[in-house]
Amino acid sequence: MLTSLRDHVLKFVKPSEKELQLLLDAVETEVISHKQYLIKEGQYCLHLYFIVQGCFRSYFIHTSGAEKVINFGIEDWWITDFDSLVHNRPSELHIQAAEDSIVLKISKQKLDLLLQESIIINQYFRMIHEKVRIADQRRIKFMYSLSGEELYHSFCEHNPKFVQRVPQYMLASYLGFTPEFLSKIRARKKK
Amino acid sequence: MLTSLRDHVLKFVKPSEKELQLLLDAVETEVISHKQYLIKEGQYCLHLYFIVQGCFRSYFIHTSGAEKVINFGIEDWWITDFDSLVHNRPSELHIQAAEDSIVLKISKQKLDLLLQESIIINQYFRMIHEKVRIADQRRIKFMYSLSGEELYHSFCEHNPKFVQRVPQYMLASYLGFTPEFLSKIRARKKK
DNA sequence: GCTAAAAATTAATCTAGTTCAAGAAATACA
DNA sequence: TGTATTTCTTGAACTAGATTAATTTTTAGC
Repeated sequence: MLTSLRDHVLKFVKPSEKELQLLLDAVETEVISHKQYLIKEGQYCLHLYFIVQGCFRSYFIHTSGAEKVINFGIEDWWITDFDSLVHNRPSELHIQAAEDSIVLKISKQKLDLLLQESIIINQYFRMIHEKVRIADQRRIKFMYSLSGEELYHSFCEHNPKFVQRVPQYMLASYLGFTPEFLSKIRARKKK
Repeated sequence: MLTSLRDHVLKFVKPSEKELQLLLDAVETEVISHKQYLIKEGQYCLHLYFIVQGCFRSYFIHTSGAEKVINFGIEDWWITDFDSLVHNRPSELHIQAAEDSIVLKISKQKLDLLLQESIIINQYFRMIHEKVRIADQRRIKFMYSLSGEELYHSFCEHNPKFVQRVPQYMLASYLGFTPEFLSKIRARKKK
């Protein structure tokens, strides 16, 4: 279980064995079955989660009642509601398993202690944030550049394996349109 | 000039005088007049910029020829193209002054050295990244929740001073629609 | 293997926002 | 103070994608 986190850290920084162990000791394994929640709207988010196995989506409920998916997470991603975690406020998101999953979780308290002590762990999380910001910027660029149809094809091309793992209606929501429209796109393609 | 960066750092972390000075010594002041560029598409971005005074927009050129604004930056924001900076690849963005401006710039080289040495500076930038990620998440939530008209009114409400500082067509692009449509929204409101 | 629930499809109608084109206002700067 | 450039507005025709509702297909659990 822990080796996947160990390996991930080592892709970014070179901690001493001792320093690495500090992080691994701070973390707890949790099994989350399909459709269970890491966080629900209104709860105070108190943990940061590392996905060892499985898939999650974060979404919120629109005033219309529709679920709007704002992100997916799979193996080797950290996931949480930072707004809730950092500012100690009730979450506006649901984070739900889209498959049977396994996560490593670290509490805000323990993480804050590590971040006060360890330069390496700061570097690691700083680099993770950089990476996500770069990915988010690309995503925004795509959303501004492409039509719905183009977005879908581009997404399938860049994430061929992932597309199989979640239902179409979640993907449609993530890409910013309705499942009906996604059906239409797929129908067009076949001809 | 430097006091605005000093003050900003102190809002997040408590460095020693010496540590703070390391950052302030690494930084150079630059005056950028209206419509000048910090970065142009195709260039390798080599600096991180802290805005002391003024306003910038980052945008790219769509295949249609249209300029798509993906972000604004004002006083006390760090701005750069992280994708280019971190991965040493040509930038896909332009970052242009929308007003006569003053920035503090730090080279990637110097920054990397500081980040190897100083836990406090790592913490500072890690916290900046967290803050931006939270803001970006809110932005995505808004974009998924609101109609164009609602987006505009919400933006004006939350950033009343800023709205005055940039031309309408930039704001329209940032919000994801055309200047013509923004005109229509404004016309509706008057009645 | 059967049944209920979840997910995907289809088609008709509707609308928010685009496009194009032309003119009016505002701003910069000589 | 006048002229050129930039920005903003208006209107008519158009389209990508939404909505609604009914039907089919797939999946999961017993």
